[in-house]
Amino acid sequence: MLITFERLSAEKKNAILSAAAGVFAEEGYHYARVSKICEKASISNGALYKYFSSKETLFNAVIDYTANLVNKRLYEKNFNDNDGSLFQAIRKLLQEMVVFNNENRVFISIYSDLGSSSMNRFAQTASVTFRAATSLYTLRMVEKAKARGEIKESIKNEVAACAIDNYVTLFSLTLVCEYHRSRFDSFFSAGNKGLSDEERIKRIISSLKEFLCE
Amino acid sequence: MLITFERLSAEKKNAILSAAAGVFAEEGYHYARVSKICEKASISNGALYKYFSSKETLFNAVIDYTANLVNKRLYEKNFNDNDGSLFQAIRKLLQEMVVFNNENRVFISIYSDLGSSSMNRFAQTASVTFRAATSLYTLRMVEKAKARGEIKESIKNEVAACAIDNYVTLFSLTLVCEYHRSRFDSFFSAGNKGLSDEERIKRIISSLKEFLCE
Amino acid sequence: MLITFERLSAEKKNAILSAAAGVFAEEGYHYARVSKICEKASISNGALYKYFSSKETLFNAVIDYTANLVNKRLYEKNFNDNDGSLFQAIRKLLQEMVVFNNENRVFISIYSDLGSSSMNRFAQTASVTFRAATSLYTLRMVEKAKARGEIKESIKNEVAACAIDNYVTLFSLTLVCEYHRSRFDSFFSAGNKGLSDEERIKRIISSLKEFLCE
Amino acid sequence: MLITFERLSAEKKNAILSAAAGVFAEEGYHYARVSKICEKASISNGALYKYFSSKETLFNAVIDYTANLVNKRLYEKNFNDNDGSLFQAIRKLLQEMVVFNNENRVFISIYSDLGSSSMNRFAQTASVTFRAATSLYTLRMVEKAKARGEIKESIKNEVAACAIDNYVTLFSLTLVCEYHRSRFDSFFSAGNKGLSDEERIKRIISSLKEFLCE
DNA sequence: GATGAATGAGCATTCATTCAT
DNA sequence: CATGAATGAATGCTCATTCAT
Repeated sequence: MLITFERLSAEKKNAILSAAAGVFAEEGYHYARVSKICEKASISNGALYKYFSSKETLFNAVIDYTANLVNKRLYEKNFNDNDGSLFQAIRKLLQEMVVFNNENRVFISIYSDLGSSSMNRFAQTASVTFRAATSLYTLRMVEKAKARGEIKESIKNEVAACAIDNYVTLFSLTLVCEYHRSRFDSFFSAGNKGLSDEERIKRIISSLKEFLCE
Repeated sequence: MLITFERLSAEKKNAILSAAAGVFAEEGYHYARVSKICEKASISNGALYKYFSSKETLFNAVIDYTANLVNKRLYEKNFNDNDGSLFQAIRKLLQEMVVFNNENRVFISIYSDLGSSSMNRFAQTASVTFRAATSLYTLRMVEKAKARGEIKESIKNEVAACAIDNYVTLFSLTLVCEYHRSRFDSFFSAGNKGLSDEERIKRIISSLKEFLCE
Repeated sequence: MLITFERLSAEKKNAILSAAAGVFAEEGYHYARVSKICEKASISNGALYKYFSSKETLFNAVIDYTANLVNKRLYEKNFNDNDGSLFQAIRKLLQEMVVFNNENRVFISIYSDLGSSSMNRFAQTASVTFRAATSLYTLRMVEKAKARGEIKESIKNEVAACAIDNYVTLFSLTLVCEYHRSRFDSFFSAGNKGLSDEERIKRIISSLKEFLCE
Repeated sequence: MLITFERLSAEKKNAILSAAAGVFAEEGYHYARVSKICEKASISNGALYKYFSSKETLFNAVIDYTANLVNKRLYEKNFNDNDGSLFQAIRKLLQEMVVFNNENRVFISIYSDLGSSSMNRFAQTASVTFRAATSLYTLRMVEKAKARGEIKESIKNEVAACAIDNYVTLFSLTLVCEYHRSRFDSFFSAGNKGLSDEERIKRIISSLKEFLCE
């Protein structure tokens, strides 16, 4: 990200990253057209290349932007408001994720795209920013839960946190990716009809309770 | 898949699908060049288009091919040989996955690519063929394990099977995708250095034991 | 045309040329696919290239074939049957052309394609075979008509014959080519709606009468 | 035709359309290569596709361009200058056509290509622009001629105009298309040697006089 | 002679990036 | 700094023709 971009007004920076995120999410990285992004952001192609040296650089910035929004919306807010039990907090997180995704498919789409080997070149950025809040937040939640006796003493915190993150991660993928939806549902849904988001959440919460509580 | 392709010798069919799988895995679907595939398969571009009507059709065939190989190698073989405990079987599955992936990065790469929203158009094929053996196999393993008293009576079979499949799925992603490697490791690895495959397997087995056994 | 083609049974030769004529007419020379022709003729691609050295050579043979059919159907038959007046004969010719074209759009389509500069390479064949009967036939009709006093003594036979051929030629083009239809109709049709075939024939006959009779 | 093309300088627009017309005329629509057009116009392939969305769209623009030039050169100019007799005007028109065609084979070649059934998809554009001036002009000439008593009172104006347009149309085809040259000449030329342009004009004028005058 | 699978040159179109204004 | 027209390399796919069987 060049200095010139940082100098822009917050409003304009936001407009550009939001436009880019929208196009990347809707079309996927490869099909996203730089000129469509410029159009949506009401800037010229030339300007974009003043701010970002390439499509790839821009995508990295979009990952940061997305991660910050996701972290803020799903983790920080949730963490601070949380005074209920661990499982209430997880349920709230997953439900908020559904609402967030319905408001704007962008963020979780972009997130899901990162989980394929052809996007390894973006992994660095993604890991740093997406994981920054998440792992820490989950660990803290687990610590608090253990202190309150909500989960088994015998389970190591990182094992519990990893389990939670696994289920949260796979749930987020079901929101945007048919394959993962179908994979998850294959265990629970008799016949071919898939589960609803709420039904998936129910299964996840009750599984985690089973694993983590006495 | 056209009739003309089926008529080819097994050797040639294999050469073509294997070449295609290799290029798709190495470059990702979008960057993979049809002519590179032809070159690697030692056939002309025209010939390829006699067999498959488009790049997309070819990719679907590659998914089938990959899924069959993966299922055979990782599930069927493993299932039939298995007379040890559930956790021994899972450990063997994960270790075999590592070996398989080291032999040929192709298959799991392709698998990982399917888990992004931009590949939703291939989800149908992928779900049908990749999931065919997997879910069933995992459920059977769980049933046997429960019958032998290896896992808690109180856990529903599908809950246990789903948990195992979640960990297996995420482990396979760590093999090819930096983001998932980094995500998993963030819980267990102090400092920045990642875990080895064997260390991840160890964590997974011990987590699952914790969750599924008394 | 190679000797091998001549050796085939009349039935097979006909099947091949008829299939080729059909495809050429339907798609135009450039869009016509050699393999589609082979398919329709129930012969292999290789066989076709035993009979004809190239698509171009085949097209020349189709021109011959078409011209013979057209000449037989429209001119020879018409000429021999004709015992009415010149204008009755022309009317019959044009009406027969409509019927013929409705039965099989092939022949007049092919004929129309020859009248563009990009088909000059086929002009030789076309001229020889299409014109063989036509000019002569028209001249003979005019001679007979003059002998019977149907047309002005003062008009030279070739001038009359050329006039008739001009109108017949342009009429045939209106049957298959929008541009010529629109050109002709622009003189006679108030408003935008075009004339019917029968209306065009009426205009042509009455024009020719005006020009050729006292 | 996109707005971007209209914005170009008249000189550049002309260069592009003229290059395209040249290549289309020389090779025919199907054989004409877009990149050859770009090369001749000294623009990049990309630029061409900014101006015209496809080869087909470009060809439509070329038809317009050609029609305008032809109409201006052959009809408008001729009509305004004309103070002689109808037949002098027609002779001048045909002679000017020869000169024009010698200067640049492009225009009449393109015109002739439109008269085949495989170009029906361009008929709309062609009819509108090519016929715009022509029919009207010919009718006006006929009206003036009748007012001056040059042609028979008994002949309807549209019959006369159509006759003239038929001869003019077929003459233009003889300029670029071997088949039509050969067809026309078959009536007048003993032996195989064809007529010259001037000889054809002579025959046309004298035929029309015969038909239209007392 | 017949087959039809294989060939591979060829082409319309796209789009990330540049640069003259 | 901003513009947006221009660039041109790159690629999926077609189809007339060949040739091993």
